[in-house]
Parts: sequence; structure tokens; C-alpha cells
Amino acid sequence: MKSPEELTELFRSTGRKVTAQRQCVFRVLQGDVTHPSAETVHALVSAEMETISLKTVYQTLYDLAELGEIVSLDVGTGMTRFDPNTDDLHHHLVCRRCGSVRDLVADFPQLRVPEGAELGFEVGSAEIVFRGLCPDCRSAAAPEQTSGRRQTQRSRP
Amino acid sequence: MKSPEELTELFRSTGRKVTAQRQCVFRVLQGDVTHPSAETVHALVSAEMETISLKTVYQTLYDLAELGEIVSLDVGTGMTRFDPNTDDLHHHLVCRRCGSVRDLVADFPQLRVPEGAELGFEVGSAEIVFRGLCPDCRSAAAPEQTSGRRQTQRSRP
DNA sequence: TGTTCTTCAACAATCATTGTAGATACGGAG
DNA sequence: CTCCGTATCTACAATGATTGTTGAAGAACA
Repeated sequence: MKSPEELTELFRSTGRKVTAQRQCVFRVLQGDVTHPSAETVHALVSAEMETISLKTVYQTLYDLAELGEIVSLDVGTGMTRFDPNTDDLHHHLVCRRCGSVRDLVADFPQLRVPEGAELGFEVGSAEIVFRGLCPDCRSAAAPEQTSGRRQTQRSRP
Repeated sequence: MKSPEELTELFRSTGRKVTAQRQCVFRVLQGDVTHPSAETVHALVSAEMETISLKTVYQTLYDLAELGEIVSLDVGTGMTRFDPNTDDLHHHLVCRRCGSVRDLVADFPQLRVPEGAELGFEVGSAEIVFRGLCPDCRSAAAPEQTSGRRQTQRSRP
């Protein structure tokens, strides 16, 4: 993700208007490695702007995703997460207890669909999700973080 | 997933009661490779039992998942999908246009988190999602299948 | 500065999923 | 085979995440 200043420029140059609300979202996202949900971003932004609406946060995140400045991803924690790291060569670690998400920077060059197994699909990209326990949850009685419903009883495709 | 008869036995032996509704879900799931959503399963079952409720379908799917007979997974199509194939050595192909899901049977033995990159996580499993276009959607003007909201503007972690 | 078009906040609405309650049916005991 | 306790059923309401709507307010450009 570009810097808040560059994003301001980018928004203007693509016909989008720059507002205090949006710049606040830029700032909050800057350097964030926790893959926050829209709700989490809203909470962070609210600390500075008490009246900002959740809808506005969603709209700004949607715009950023459309511009390719952030990536929206669904790792099965019940809500869409947003990642300012748009590097193609990274994947994700997901805690199956608290739902926290971290980037795993590693290239898996052999990640190709074996010839004949693609069932007619035209494959464009591959994502890997590693599931396990985050450091906090490994230390036994650590408290849960997110408020979403389903963390237990999750997948293993 | 076991056969409907074996599932009947399994349900009984684990203290669960066997009803016509449940057996109908067993039958519908048997041999299904489309990774249906709860709603899709409900539609299929409804063809036989018009009055079955969606809640019952959810409950049965939940039970089957608890018993390890099916796997629930979230591949970002907006709803949980269910897979009667519980083989650990397979991954998924997801159409980014219509949201259809297929199994990709292939082992990726080198799918280990590089030493030092796991950020303190205790990694238990890894899933790969390959995104692209299914055969139907490749042939241009093919109609959309699922009814969910977000199919466009999806992730690429 | 004025004009115009976008974006804002505060709703209400939607979709997938889950909780509740009373009626009903399974399945082991008699 | 019938009875009874308990799990399950259906219908309906409620939840959480996300999106649509609307009138007011603000950004960008002439």
C-alpha cells in the first residue's frame, strides 16, 4: 500500500474525492499487519473521528481494494479482512482459536496445478492458508480476540 | 463420506436419532462434487421433502462435520460450502466468476512453512485455493450459478 | 465564490446463519 | 407392539456482517 500522501494523490487522479474520513482510514491502515476487519478499522478510526460511520469505512476499503492498494480476503473468520500488503508472494497464517491473521512471506515456486487435474479450470492464482495457533493462544488461557461467531469447527479442505 | 446406510448406523451409535430428513441429506450429499452450500442442499432435499426446513439442513450438516464425515469450508463465496470428500490430500479450485468449487486432488509435499517465517504460530494444516474460471464461465456468456452477493472483487492474498 | 458531483452520516434492508418454542417422532424399555 | 423420555422437527424471530437509500454537507474545478 502506498503512503497516505500518495493515496491522496491517487484518489484525486482517479476522480475520487479526498475527505478527512478517507485520509484517516489511510493512516490507520498504514503499516498495519493484523489484517483488520472493516469493524476493526472503524474502531481504530473512531478514536480520531467519533462520528465516522461504518458505511464510510466499508466504502473507503472497497475503493482501496479496487485500486489494488489493499487486498480483501476471506479466511473463514466470519468477516472480510483487509491486507495492506499487496505482494503476490505471500500467504497467510490464521489462528483457529482467536482468528488473528498474519502474513507469511514465502515463495512456493512449485505451486502449480498438475497437468490434467485442473478439470477445465483456467487457473489464475493460488493462495495458501496455514491454520494453527497464534503465539497468544499457544500460551493456554489467553483470551479470545475477535467477536465473530465461527472460530471453532472450521475447515480443513 | 460414508454411505447413507453407514451414516445411519454411525448416527445411531453416537446417540443421534435417524430421521427421514437426515437420511435425505445423506443421499443428496452422496457423490456430490459441487461443494454445495446449505441453501443448495436445502433446495435439493426440498425436491423430495417439500416441508423440510433450512435449519434442519444446517443442523444435519453440522452433525456430519462434527463426525468428520464432511468438511465445511469458506472459500470466499459468501457462504459456507460443504465437501463430502474428507481426504486430507486435496485442495480446491474456485471460479472467481460464478463461485463454483471443485476438488483438486494433488499432494503438495513441500508445503511447509519455512523455518523462522512462522511468527510464533504453531501450524497444524495448510489449504490451497486456486482461483480462476470454471469451464462454463470460460465460454464467455455463460450464466451465473450461485445467488450469493460477492463474487467479483475478490481476494488474492 | 459558485456550481456540480461525490461523499457523508444515519438510518433501513438484505443475506447467511443461529436461537427459541411448542409440536412431533425416534428408539429403547416394558 | 406400545409407551415414554428425549432428541429433532418446523415455523418464526433474532443476530452479525454487509449493502442500499436519502437528504445534507463538502471537495474540486471553473
